[in-house]
Amino acid sequence: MYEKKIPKDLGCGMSITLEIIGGKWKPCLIDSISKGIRRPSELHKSHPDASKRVLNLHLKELTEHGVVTKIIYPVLPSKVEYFLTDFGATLLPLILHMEKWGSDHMAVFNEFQQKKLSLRNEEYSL
Amino acid sequence: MYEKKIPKDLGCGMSITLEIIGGKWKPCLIDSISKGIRRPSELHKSHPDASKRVLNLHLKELTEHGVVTKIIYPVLPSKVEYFLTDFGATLLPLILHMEKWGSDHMAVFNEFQQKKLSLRNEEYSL
DNA sequence: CGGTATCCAAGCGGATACTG
DNA sequence: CAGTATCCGCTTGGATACCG
Repeated sequence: MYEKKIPKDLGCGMSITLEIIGGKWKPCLIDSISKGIRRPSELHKSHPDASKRVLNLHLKELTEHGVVTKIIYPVLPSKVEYFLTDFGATLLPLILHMEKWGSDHMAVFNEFQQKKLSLRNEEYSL
Repeated sequence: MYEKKIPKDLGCGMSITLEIIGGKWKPCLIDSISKGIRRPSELHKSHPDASKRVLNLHLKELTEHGVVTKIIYPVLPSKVEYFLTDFGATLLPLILHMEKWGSDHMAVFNEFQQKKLSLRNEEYSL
């Protein structure tokens, strides 16, 4: 298991926020769980590009941070469900805000990137 | 110089957002520049824990992403100023939202972390 | 089905010294 | 003052195989 060797500076609010939703798949996981996708296998299907291992790592962190609750049913085959806590629910508006900003500005952003690309090509042709 | 070898999946809005403000110091830089701290040396003073190199890397990316504009005055000693673009300004509400969430929930979060810590200590003493 | 171990590649950032 | 080169370490996440 990994062990962090550099202490995080938890001074400002931003660092806390990023500590909690900073993982690559954490916002997606929170969003999915809030929409009723609770079981690990379902979550895995929803995000095929994320390996089981990473999803588990992120879910573990989310659990440790109090964002979600993990319920283990003692049955065979195994059954596990994740639920958003009240604390985790307070993240939803923020996540939606971030997603909305990205969607709203995706066009402008991609256009700008293309401009830069063509500019670079011009530079290369000098 | 670094060269990314894995293409980013820019499918959802979230990935765009994180692409732009995902750097360790980017939100701080955007915030500082919006508050009138424009020169590299000033920005460096404002964030002493970030090295010149990393600040430059992030500023370069922010420039390439169209978030800030870089103005180079052809004088000696060198003078450079960064300005927030209109596009970059649209990020401010989001950044404030993230900072506010972090500040608002810092207490709850730290309390929760301490509980986990003490629980772990109990486990260790078994 | 759910979780973990192991190995490994890439990302990301810090430290320092150096150039204009 | 502004920027870059080099080196190096920690972190993050992907691939696979395996256990309960």
